Amino acid sequence: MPRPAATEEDRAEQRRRLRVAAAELHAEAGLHAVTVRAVSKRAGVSTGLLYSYFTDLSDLMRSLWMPRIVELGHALAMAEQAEADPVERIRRLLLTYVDFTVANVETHRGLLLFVRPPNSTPDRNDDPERLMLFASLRRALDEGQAAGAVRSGDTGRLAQLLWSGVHGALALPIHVEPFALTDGPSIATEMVDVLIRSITTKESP
Amino acid sequence: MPRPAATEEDRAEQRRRLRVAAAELHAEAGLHAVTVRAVSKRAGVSTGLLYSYFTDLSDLMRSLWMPRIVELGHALAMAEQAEADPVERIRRLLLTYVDFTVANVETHRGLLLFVRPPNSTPDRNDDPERLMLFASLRRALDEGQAAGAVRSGDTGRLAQLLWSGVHGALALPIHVEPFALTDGPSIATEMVDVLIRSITTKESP
DNA sequence: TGTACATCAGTGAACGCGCGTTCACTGATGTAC
DNA sequence: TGTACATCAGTGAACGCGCGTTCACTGATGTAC
Repeated sequence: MPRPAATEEDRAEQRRRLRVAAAELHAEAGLHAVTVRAVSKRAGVSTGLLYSYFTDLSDLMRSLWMPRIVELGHALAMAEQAEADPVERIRRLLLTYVDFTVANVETHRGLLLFVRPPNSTPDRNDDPERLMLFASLRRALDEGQAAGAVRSGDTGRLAQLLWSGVHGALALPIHVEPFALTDGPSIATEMVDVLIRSITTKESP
Repeated sequence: MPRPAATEEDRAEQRRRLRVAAAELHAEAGLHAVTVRAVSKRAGVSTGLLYSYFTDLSDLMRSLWMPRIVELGHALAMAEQAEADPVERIRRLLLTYVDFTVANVETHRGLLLFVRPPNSTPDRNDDPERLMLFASLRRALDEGQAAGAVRSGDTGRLAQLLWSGVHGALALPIHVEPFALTDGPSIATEMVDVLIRSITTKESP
């Protein structure tokens, strides 16, 4: 006798509409523009409705970020598995990170906070091994050192050197936005070459 | 017959108290903790008083940042003037930037926005030459290329490569804060060496 | 020495704003009869 | 075929909060007399 509940498809479609609205606002005007009122207005629904599809606004934002993070995790894992040569693997890992940032520029700031495996609870003094890129780089560096292809030095430091250099190349133009610098990915690609050259041992041909 | 106005010293002392309160809050709990209520409470005055010493909260924060920026400007200018060798000058400029960041970690995020000469109005497509470090680096790179000590390539790109690498080394540990990475300045110092080696031509002894 | 009072540093309640979130309500829907 | 009604997606006014900012007021101060 009752009106039947909405189908799973209907609910999914509403969720999608809200997420699209939030993503557009974020891309167009930044994170601070993503408010409950703005999202619901753009999605063409009332403010209250958001709360029957997401537990709160953070939940909505997480639903946008998490799949990307998982994606990055997969891409890194794939690079790690596919490339046998440790130095080439380092290059692929770093370029994967660059590509990931290119595909998510607008969200990069938010995403950065999640460059760790899903479900991890961040604590002070958390182990850097839980940072996906860091951990993958370090494994490749260890292997590279064992094979004599990577110069000596603490691999944790080396991993951080690589990551932070590429990170800076990508982030700086965003941070000093109004200034017309060269685009981040272009500098980042050069940075990858420079840094890899600096951590490898010179092999004579 | 009237009560005389407060002396200039009295006014300066009150300004100082408010600025100290704001700086402490910023250092202890971040920029979002610096509210008019919090600042005035810590300074032991009422909220309204802040407005007879500063035009508004931004004015107070600017009064904290501006001197540091001017200081950095001087330090960079001094390095630029003191060191004749272009490559060594690049090293000194970058290490000056590292020292500056070390001395202003807690404010680094806020400061970054001001790494331009005072009184500049930021516009879209603003000339990167107005970014102090960038401009100094570029001049040194131009000179280094003319002397054959710096490898060929667009000096704007090279300047950005240098700056962004060092910036990333300093910023990454701050951005992924809860994770116990190596401290930024330590990696940054190594980054300076690595990057300078990458942009100089090999001179045989 | 005592008192009236003009001055002005300082006060803090109040305002308007935008935020996230809640919840009593609405009205379209599809079934049961 | 027509109607009563239980259901539930969706609404939007309202709440509480913290923010920056304002402004009518207070009361200590030092002078003038």
